[in-house]
Amino acid sequence: MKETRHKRPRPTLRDVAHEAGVSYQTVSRVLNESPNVSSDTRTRVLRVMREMNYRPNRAARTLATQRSYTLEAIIVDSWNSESAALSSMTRAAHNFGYQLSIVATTRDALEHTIHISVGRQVDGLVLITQRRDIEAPALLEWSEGVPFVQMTGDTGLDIPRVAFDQVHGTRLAVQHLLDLGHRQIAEITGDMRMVDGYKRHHTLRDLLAEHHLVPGPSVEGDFDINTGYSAVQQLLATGENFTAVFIANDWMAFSAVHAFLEHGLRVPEDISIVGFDDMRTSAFFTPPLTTVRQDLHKIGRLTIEYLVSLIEQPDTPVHQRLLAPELIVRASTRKI
Amino acid sequence: MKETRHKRPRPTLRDVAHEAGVSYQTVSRVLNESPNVSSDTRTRVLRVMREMNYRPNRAARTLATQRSYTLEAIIVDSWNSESAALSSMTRAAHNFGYQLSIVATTRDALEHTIHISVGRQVDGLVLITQRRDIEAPALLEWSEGVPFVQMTGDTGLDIPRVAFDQVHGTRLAVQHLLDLGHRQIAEITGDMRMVDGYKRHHTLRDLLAEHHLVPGPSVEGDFDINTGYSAVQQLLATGENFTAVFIANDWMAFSAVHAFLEHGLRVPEDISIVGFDDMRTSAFFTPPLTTVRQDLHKIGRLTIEYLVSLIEQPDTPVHQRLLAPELIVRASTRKI
DNA sequence: CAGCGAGTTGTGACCGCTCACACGCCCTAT
DNA sequence: ATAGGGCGTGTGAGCGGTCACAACTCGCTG
Repeated sequence: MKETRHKRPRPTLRDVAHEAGVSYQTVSRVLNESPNVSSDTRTRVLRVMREMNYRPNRAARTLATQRSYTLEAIIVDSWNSESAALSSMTRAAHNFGYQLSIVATTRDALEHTIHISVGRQVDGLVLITQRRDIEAPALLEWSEGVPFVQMTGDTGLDIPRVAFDQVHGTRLAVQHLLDLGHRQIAEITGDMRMVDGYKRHHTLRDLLAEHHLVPGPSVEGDFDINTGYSAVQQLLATGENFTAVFIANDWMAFSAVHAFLEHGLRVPEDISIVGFDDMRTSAFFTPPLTTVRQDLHKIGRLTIEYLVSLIEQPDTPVHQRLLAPELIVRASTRKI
Repeated sequence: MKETRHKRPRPTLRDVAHEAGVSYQTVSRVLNESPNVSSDTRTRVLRVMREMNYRPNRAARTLATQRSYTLEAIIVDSWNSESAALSSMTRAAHNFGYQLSIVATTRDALEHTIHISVGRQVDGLVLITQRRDIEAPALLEWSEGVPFVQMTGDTGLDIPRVAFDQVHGTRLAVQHLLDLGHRQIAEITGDMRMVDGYKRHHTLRDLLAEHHLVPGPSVEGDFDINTGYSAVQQLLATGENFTAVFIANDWMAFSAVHAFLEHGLRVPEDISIVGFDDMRTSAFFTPPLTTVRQDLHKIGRLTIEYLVSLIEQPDTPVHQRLLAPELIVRASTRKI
């Protein structure tokens, strides 16, 4: 457990005080920009700090103040699309005077990871996961009073959350197909253990039922880029007819198009396809993909804003905010 | 600067000691798995810990030991492709008993970010950036003796680094074009302020010179997915002939293919294209892209292994490790 | 000229943990 | 009988900051 340390000791606040000929408290005051320091001593202390290359020890400060000014984003199981939100989150946290640090973990290690974050005295947590098997009560227990916001996902209970409205997004996509005249709509689902996969699937079914349409063939996928390919094989193997496919994300749509081509079916001439997520490559795919866009920068910013207000104004009400996705019509769908 | 805290106080090691009827040191021993505790007291203490929901305060431990068992990966300016490496890095860090935390920053804020990490007593730093304007001496100064490894990039000096061999990768790609009989090779470069953009460009030039070939038209790009499109317009506008294009990354290749199609040029029938990076979508593009693959999982693992050995065996020699990329031949290139 | 308040500085205690060391105990070797 | 050596446990000090409070120097007022 023990290793030899090798770094030469860094100057402490007391070293600076000694060098500048003031008390350590005065240095601390300068550090915290207290107004009650004469500008003479302030400049002197600042100069000494610079000369000695002084860096405040955050661990000591955290220990004394019980505040770390750190927010932690915990990503469970996947680096998927969400990573685009991280840069906005970092920026937003900065604006409020916090550092955002990101850790990745797995479902199994989640409790442990949260414990460590809590033990590290982070001021707030962002939980990024779509898994349906993560329950609100467990999160509340594990976080032990540290404010947190769940980004994406849906555990169905009253914890702070900011997410995209999957029902709305799916309805946009499917309604688009209906508007184009499609009545036989097949489906490649996402991972049903994920909230997004689950909701997109059930919303599709609901909407078809509302229109008294029989669902076309459906294959359960897992959001992975390779899956679309095999899923299409399975769809075709059913022998059922369909003129359009609702595919739960763009990644699977990419490989699905490929599979169709190999079977001599062209998109959108023979089959219309609508995807989900609007990856950056979707616009340049052949054909450019009709899909549903979710504004990741916005969700990142809002999540941090909400978290910070939970931290700094503890009476902030718990709510769940849903952001509306947007339909992007390109060339993978056509009227029949 | 001050806010009201609201959380009820967490139990400390002394609370546990009191409750279990032992001294705080004994609890500390249990915590650190010291062998010199009778199994009686150990189990009793462990039980009390669980009952009281005790979590060790990492800030206090860090302060006392000057060790945080945290590694910090700093990502400068981009979440590009590297994010695939982060999951392997997290796993590798775990295996060595460290937590990996990731922070994003910009070139301008880099010094500040490193200072904060150092002040947080992280045990090691990973710097992820390709920018050429980040100099080794500055990094050495900013990190103040905290071990660090640069992943990717190349500042040309003796700091610990693990990176992909851009020269080798580029030669594979260009040699492939030459082998197919191409002699008029155009180019869309990456961002020349980045090491990868710079090296890929110059390696292409060098190799063509070795074969006494005149470089085809060249347009400077920036690695962004939108750029390939306009770059192709510019290439065609030169009026020069070319049968193949070396494109500095797959993202630009995607949109480049599009632009060619709009001009009635088919890939690979009229134009061969070789990209770089092997994005996950590249295999399912139309046409599937010939490209150069870099093993991100491997680089992540090696980086952490190297960093940990720098931390735990300070006599570990400084070296620069280059990983060989691999040519992936698909359908965007053909013999002429 | 005593008294007061504002501005500036210093002192002690404490945050929660670990380290070095001392202590008591029982068992064994001389 | 005594010294020595584990083992298990407790005590004091310290890591590098912050907080609460005391104290000193002014200038101003009544």
